Amino acid sequence: MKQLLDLLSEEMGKAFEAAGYAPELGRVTVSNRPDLCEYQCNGAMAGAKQYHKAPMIIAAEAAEKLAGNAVFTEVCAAAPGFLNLKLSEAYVRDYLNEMRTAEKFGYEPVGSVKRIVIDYGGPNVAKPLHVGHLRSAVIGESIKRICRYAGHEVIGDIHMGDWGLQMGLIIYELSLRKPELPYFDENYTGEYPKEAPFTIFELEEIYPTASAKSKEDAGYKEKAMEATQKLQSGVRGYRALWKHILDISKADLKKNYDELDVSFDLWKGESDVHELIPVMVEEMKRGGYAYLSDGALVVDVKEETDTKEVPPCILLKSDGAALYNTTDLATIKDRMAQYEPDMIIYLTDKRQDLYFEQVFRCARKTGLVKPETELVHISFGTVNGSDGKPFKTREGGVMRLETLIHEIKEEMFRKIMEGHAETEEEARATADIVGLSAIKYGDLSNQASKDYIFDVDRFTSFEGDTGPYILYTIVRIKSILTKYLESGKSLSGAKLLEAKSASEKALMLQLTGFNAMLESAVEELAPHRVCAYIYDLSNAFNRFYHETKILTEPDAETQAGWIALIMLTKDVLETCIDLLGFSAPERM
RNA sequence: GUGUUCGUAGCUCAGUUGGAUAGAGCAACGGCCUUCUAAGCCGUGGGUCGGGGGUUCGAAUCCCUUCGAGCACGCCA
Repeated sequence: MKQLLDLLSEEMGKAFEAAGYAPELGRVTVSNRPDLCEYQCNGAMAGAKQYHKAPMIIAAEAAEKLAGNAVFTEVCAAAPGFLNLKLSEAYVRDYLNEMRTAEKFGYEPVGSVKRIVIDYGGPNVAKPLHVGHLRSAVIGESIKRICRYAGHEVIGDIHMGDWGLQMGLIIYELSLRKPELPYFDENYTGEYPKEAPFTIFELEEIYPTASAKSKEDAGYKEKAMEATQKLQSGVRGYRALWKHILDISKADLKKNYDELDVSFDLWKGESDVHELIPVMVEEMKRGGYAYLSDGALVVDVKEETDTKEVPPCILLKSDGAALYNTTDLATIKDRMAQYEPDMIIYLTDKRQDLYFEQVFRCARKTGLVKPETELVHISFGTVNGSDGKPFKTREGGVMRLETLIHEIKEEMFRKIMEGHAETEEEARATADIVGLSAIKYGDLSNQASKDYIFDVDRFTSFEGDTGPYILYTIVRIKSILTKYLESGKSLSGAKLLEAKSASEKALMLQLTGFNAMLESAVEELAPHRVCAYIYDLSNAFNRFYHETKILTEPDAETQAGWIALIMLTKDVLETCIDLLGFSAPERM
């Protein structure tokens, strides 16, 4: 289905053309003066210079050509040359009736289907998730869903940190605590136990302890590095132990991500490309890209047009060890070989902007990707506390993600119990759903690239532009539909009618904007577009709801028309929140 | 120091890619529930879009300059 604005622009373009001007001048946009009109066209002012004519005259000429037009009920020229437009009720009704039966509400993907790998989540094995992991997971999940809705083939990869010094630290610490374990016995040739010799709770304690020790004690760090080296070179017992760490940690991560309704198609990590590194490095040397600089093997990624100093990409440290970017490059190589993606999207903190710039340049220069392969880094700002500084617990430590989610859900549960008579069990289930919407909407409604303040009080107060407000709107609609059905009436066959009131028309016009909104959300990979749209849509619905008593309407046809309208509103809202990664309860 | 992101109401944020009188939500104040969920709706007050120049019919938006904040700048991830 064509977008409403495009259809209107076409009509307007014809009018400009008939008046002797370029049809491109007929571009119609949503009005920024709703008190004056619904849509506007500023083409007359743009064309004034070109045609050496006063904009008011051009506008008046174009308006004249639209007299008696079936699309517009009002076209008037306003100083200094605006064209103010109102749409015919019948035209809007027809557009929406087509939209409600069209696939994806008439949204038509632009361009060809792409295969996209999206790299998000990025947890580290054996380390608990903290608030910093929230954004990558929440934004990544939404972008994944948006791209899928747009018809692309999307593969979500969690990309775990499971191969570096952190693993060596854990293994070395374990060897001190439990030296009797067979994993540390070099002469052991039997089968290793199936059960891990530790729990997730122990792991989460071991890592920070080991990390702290390594910072104070150089000897300790050396031993840990040695353990890392042994693991990477394939020492049997170390590999077996590493596998235990990975399994235990993955199970725990899965539980956490499930709670956030975030899921991955691939659970790959740095370790998966470990063996590709030597080959890749060799190729880069052979291709003449990699050379030694201060003992390290580097690839230059400077470009003529740079206004800044772009340091080279370091492939191997002077001691020969690989780095984070080596792994990332190898991962690109692996993804190209396995999935041949047209696009790879990364979601990380914006502090890594320069880093990804280097990696992307290096990948292009060395031919790891095709020239047309798109490499996109979506960098997001930090999650701050009410003081505007990075989010911390009251004690000043790092806030665990689990704790944060739990706090929000508890607060939501308390409020639900306070407000309505529901069983505790029902309230719990509702609190989980509403709490999740509060967290996700709170994050996604901000532009990803900016820092934002995670204000627990504000998010749990669920007033205004929040997830719970959106859910509340959906629940209201569901309630009417349920009662309508209970009265023995049927939902099928209902069609929208012409708007009878201003609030009804406003709601209808808001609905027509779905496909245009989605197109920009896809193009910009911007979930906040979806949030802004459904907030406006919810406002439009709530105004309509307030002044229209649907269930007591005596005229059955009018009533059925409204039912069709609110069903469409509900379907659009539910589709949008699904794109954001949450859902609505039946009641709240 | 270089680069980069940003600076919009007391607070938190939008601003449809250069359009008319810069918008929401909190917070403050005032209305609206025997009638589909008041987690709602309606209204009032609140602004030198950090400052200063420029580009043009027209700038929060583009350019320059200046002030302020965050972040990054070769062997961490």
